[in-house]
Amino acid sequence: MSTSGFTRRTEQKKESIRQAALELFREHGFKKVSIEDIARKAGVSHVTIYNHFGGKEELVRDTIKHTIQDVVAKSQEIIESDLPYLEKMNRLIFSKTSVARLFKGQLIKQMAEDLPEISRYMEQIRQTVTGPLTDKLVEEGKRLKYIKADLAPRSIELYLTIIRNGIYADKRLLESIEIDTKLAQDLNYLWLYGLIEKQE
Amino acid sequence: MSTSGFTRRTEQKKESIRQAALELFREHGFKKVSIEDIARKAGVSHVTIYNHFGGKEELVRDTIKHTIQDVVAKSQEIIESDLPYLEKMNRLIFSKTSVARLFKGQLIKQMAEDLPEISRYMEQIRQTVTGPLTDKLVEEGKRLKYIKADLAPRSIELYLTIIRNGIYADKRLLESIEIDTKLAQDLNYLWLYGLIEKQE
Amino acid sequence: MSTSGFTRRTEQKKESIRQAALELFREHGFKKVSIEDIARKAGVSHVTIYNHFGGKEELVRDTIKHTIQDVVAKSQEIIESDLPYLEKMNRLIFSKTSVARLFKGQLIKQMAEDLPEISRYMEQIRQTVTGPLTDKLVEEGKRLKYIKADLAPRSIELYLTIIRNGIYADKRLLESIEIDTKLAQDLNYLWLYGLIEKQE
Amino acid sequence: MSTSGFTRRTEQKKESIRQAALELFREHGFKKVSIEDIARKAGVSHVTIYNHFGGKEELVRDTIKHTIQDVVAKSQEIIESDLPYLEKMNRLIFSKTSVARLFKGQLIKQMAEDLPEISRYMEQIRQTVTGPLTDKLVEEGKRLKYIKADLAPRSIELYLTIIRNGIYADKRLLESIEIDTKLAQDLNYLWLYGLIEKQE
DNA sequence: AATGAATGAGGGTTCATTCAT
DNA sequence: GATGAATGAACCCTCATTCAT
Repeated sequence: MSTSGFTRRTEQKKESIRQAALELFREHGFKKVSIEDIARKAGVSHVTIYNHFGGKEELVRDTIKHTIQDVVAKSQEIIESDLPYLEKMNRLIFSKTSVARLFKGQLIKQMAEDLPEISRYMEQIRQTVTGPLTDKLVEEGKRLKYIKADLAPRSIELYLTIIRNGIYADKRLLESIEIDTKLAQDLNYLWLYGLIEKQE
Repeated sequence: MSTSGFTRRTEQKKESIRQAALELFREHGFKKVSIEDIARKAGVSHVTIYNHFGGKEELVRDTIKHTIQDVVAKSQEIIESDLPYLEKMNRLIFSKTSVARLFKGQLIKQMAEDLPEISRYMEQIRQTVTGPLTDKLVEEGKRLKYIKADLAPRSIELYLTIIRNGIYADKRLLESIEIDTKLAQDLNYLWLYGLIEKQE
Repeated sequence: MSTSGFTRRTEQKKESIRQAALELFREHGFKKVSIEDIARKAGVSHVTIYNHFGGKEELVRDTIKHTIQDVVAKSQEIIESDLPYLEKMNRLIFSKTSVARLFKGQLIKQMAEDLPEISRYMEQIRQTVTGPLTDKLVEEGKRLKYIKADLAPRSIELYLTIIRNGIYADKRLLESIEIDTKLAQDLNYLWLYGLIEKQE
Repeated sequence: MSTSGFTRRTEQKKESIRQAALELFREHGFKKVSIEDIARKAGVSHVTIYNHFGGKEELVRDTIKHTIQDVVAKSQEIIESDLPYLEKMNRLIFSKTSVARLFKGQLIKQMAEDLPEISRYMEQIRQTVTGPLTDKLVEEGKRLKYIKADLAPRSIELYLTIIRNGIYADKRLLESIEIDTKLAQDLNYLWLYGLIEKQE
């Protein structure tokens, strides 16, 4: 069997390294986190990291990919759920179970800026998974008359991304929202219904 | 005279160092830009940078402060102008002359994460300048019935910041907007009028 | 076993670094000796020194502490030996096996001037080891009527220190003494019996 | 006239630079004092120091030579005075007006270790001035039966130097002596009459 | 498989010194 | 004669990575 006690322990170690790396990357960005830091936090020798991941760049790639997969999975779960439409919207952005938490304070986009492989990977995910997913969400919205018919799905996707990134960019924003109910209501109103009142 | 040929050339050199630093910081973030890089780009010895700015941290501080001042000045100019209200909104976020360009692809907030002095400085600017400025903008909007009366100014300020940061976070977003008119229209609609149609 | 081939070679290398450092420090003082110099002399990369000692200051501290311990151990050995009293005195200062050689030409006191930890360490050693040791020596001397009863032990301790430092301060003094027998006799006389003849 | 107002001011400036340099060298040793430090303390541009002294090494040489001349002059004054013999001895080493203060805590010998010119200069001074001076002092002492006839003048000279250096080596020693009368008496006794009582 | 030892490359900083005004 | 600007050399230190056990 491939899941012998041996392999399992190995996989546990790999996972604990990933965890440690992820936490440190979130907190400090990855230029400032050294392999030694990660090793210390994970309780292994830094050489072990090399043995398992090959090098820092590979570790970063691995960590980011795992995180992207988590985010995508959560989004998919929400979108394909039976929740009311507006609740879906809510959970996608501002709710406590939002995906926003996964990389709070550190934008993947910026972290992966000089890892072309990650850019390609993200683009590929966009085309095969999140793009269609958004399309589906938009279609549902239009069908239910929640969304204006002439807005392009791609525009909406970008709008979601902008909002999401804008939130990620500030470490304490989510905390403020949790504490301040009025703020949460306002922001939820604003991104859904806009800043400007339509004049009739 | 205080603007002797001496002083002038000095100030020019300082400015060219700042320029070089700014461009490189924008492009790569500042952890990855070395003093040597900046010196090479500015055409001076790296020691000259130390003589003028004192050290990397001080250079970063100086660069950020200058940039913040530029952004604030441009915002103020727009808000206090005689432009129609909706045009002001437009220019604050998406227009070509928008302040968004100043740090495209790099968020000051993240860049300055471990420079507490900058955090303090930004907070101070917020309290003394941009806060009141936003209040004024919001009041004007409410008076003209553009903005719902029960939205808190602080919420709107945050909403603007989220949108702005969300745009900054993606290097190529602004370029896409310039090329793709439909996208620009859609995004402008979305942030002003929201994603969801009000049902009557 | 804790003394595996691994540990042993490591300890050897550490020791060889210490040796190299010590020699260079003695010769040039430590402000002028660079880590690179030491690394070259010890035949290792300078990074190895950082790995083992942490930094220049720590290396200096380590070197000084080791040296102090050697000096103290040798002094203790002499004082607690069965040698005739005057021979002890002799060995403490001028003999070939004297401790004076350990830092010839460089005074620890001055070397450690800006290492407060070392100052504290020396004071602590003085209180717990060399102070009591001197007291013992002085008591023995007074009992044997070699030393005037009303001289304070602390004064004698300082006198010894002054003489010792005065000798350390000159690189070639000890060599002169070895070559010139008359000089050695005279100096030994002078520090023990003084410059001035008592008039009766 | 060579002492025009011009030259005088120049000479004043030179002197104030020398003063600043001397104080800083005494306090920190000269490896750690930068030309910029001296310039700041003297209130001039550091380039002025280059104009006047040529470079750091020359400044150091100049400073040391001046100091040596002061020390020698004071010694000479004491030795050739009409003071009682024992008082001369006292002033040469421990008195408040002692020359010891001039470089307290920093030994010229060590400071000048790699300035061969200074070594040569000191040796020359020794041969032409301080050597004969000591000879004279010793002769007087022998004539007055204060000093044992068979001690070589050279030995005594070295003994004086050792004591002197031993005192210089400790920054706070002189202060201790000033405060603690008993200590001062003891040390004065010790260097003059020795540690060991002659047994009859 | 896991680890301590060792290293090359590169970054930030200081300093004595020269240049141009 | 005096000064601010500019620089080359040298130093301390860190880090990703490889080697030997």
